[in-house]
Formats: sequence, structure tokens, C-alpha cells
Amino acid sequence: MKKIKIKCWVEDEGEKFYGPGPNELLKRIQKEGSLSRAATKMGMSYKKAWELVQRLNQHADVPLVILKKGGQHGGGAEITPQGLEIIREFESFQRKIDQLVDQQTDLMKLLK
Amino acid sequence: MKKIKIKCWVEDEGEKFYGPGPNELLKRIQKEGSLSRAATKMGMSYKKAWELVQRLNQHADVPLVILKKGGQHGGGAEITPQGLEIIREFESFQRKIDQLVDQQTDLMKLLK
DNA sequence: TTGCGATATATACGTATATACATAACGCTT
DNA sequence: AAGCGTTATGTATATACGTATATATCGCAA
Repeated sequence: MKKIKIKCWVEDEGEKFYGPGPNELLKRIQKEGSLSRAATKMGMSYKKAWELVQRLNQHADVPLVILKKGGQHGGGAEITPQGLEIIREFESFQRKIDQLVDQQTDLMKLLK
Repeated sequence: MKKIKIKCWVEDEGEKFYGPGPNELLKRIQKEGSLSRAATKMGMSYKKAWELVQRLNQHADVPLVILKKGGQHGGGAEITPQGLEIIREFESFQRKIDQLVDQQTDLMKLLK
């Protein structure tokens, strides 16, 4: 079945640093409390996940994710309140876009 | 400067066949009257452009591009009325999306 | 029938991206 | 001091992608 797809992200000087991937990663970090487990569960390599977190924190006034190493459980990861807010805003934007996509019946009629 | 970017396309069973690239190609074909010139001018290889046209025509009830080979000028390419309509509809959709993007000030405030 | 300019098509190559792997560093607990 | 699980980081490998290159095909004109 044919369908319109749309993808949005935030970039700075051509460097993407927030989009569907980072957004899902943040949500999984919140649930798992661990960057490695979050990455593994969404099929992303740990290295890539770690790099995403670096870029994310670099582009926010306040860190969105706090990574801790060592300690009782070996370390861990947690999302800051600002991180949670980004997730909410991004998904709210996504829903608005989805509504707009659903209205594009004229374009779809021209294709099979 | 940071900015929200958005990209939309139409796909069928995961195969993308219309988006910003094909849209620009169609416009250039109309201007140039030739697929090879259109591709060259937008920095796209002829092969890729030719494949795009095949996919495009395959996913419309009526061909969007007509390719002619041989003849006085060696051949050429032209856009059908349906092709022109697709361009109009796609760009109208793009403008609506751009408006929505401009309204997302809350998301941008969280990032630097 | 030869030449021209465009479309049509296959193959080889180079590059960029991501993954896999290996290893180090860390800090609490026992 | 040893062990544990996690974060931190470099390197090598694989793979997908686009591009470059080469060649064939077509139909009108001279």
C-alpha cells in the first residue's frame, strides 16, 4: 500500500542531532536506566548510541542525559527533566505532522 | 544556526518513488526537454535519473514523463499534464509543512 | 547509409557509513 | 585488593550506495 511518509529532525550546520532515532533512544534510556541496554533493545550499537548522547548534550543548554560510570551497579544513565520535555515537544510536533499528512488526499489520488 | 528540517516522500511497500529529488528532476526535465541534461544540471547521474523516471511512471496510472529516443534531436523527455499536477500538489504540501515548522518555537527553545 | 544526439543497460570501482570487536577506565561492594 | 557491570574509545571489517565508464540502441536528416 502506498503512503506518504515524513521525517523531521533538528540540525545545526548540517549536523543532525535530534530526530526519531535519538527520540526513541531517550525514551528507552528512561525505561532501562542504562545506555547499553537501551541501545541493544532498539538494535543500535552502543557506540552509536553514546555518540548520539554526546551530540544531544552538546546542543542543549542543560544536559538531556546524564551518564554515570562505576559504582554499585557499574554505572547507568538517566534522563533529565529537560530531556523529558524535549521528548514531549518532539512527539507533539510529530502528531501535528501526521494530521497534516492525513489531509493530503489530492496528492495520493494521482498515484497508485 | 540550528533549524528544524523536514522531508516528505511517497513510498509503496518501503520503496520510495516520490520526494524532493524526483520533484526537482521533473521540473528540470520540463525546462530542459532532456533527461540527460536535467540530470547533469542537478548533479545526478543519468542512470539514477533514468531509474527514478521508471519508478515514477510505474506508480502512476498515466505516465508522468515520456522518454523518446532517436529522431531529429536524438530523442528527448517531456512531462505530461499529470506530471505537472504532481509537482503542483507536492509543492503545495511542502509549503503547508514549512508553515507548521515555523510554528514550532517551543521545541527550538529547548535547544541551542 | 552514415552521422548525430539522446535514451537504455551492465559492470566495475570508490567512498562513506555502520557495525563488530577489543580494550581501557571507573567506582562501589565485599 | 579483587570483582562486577557499566561507560568510554580506538581500530578493523563489511556492506550498501552512488558514480564512473563503457557499450548498445534508436530514428531522423543529410
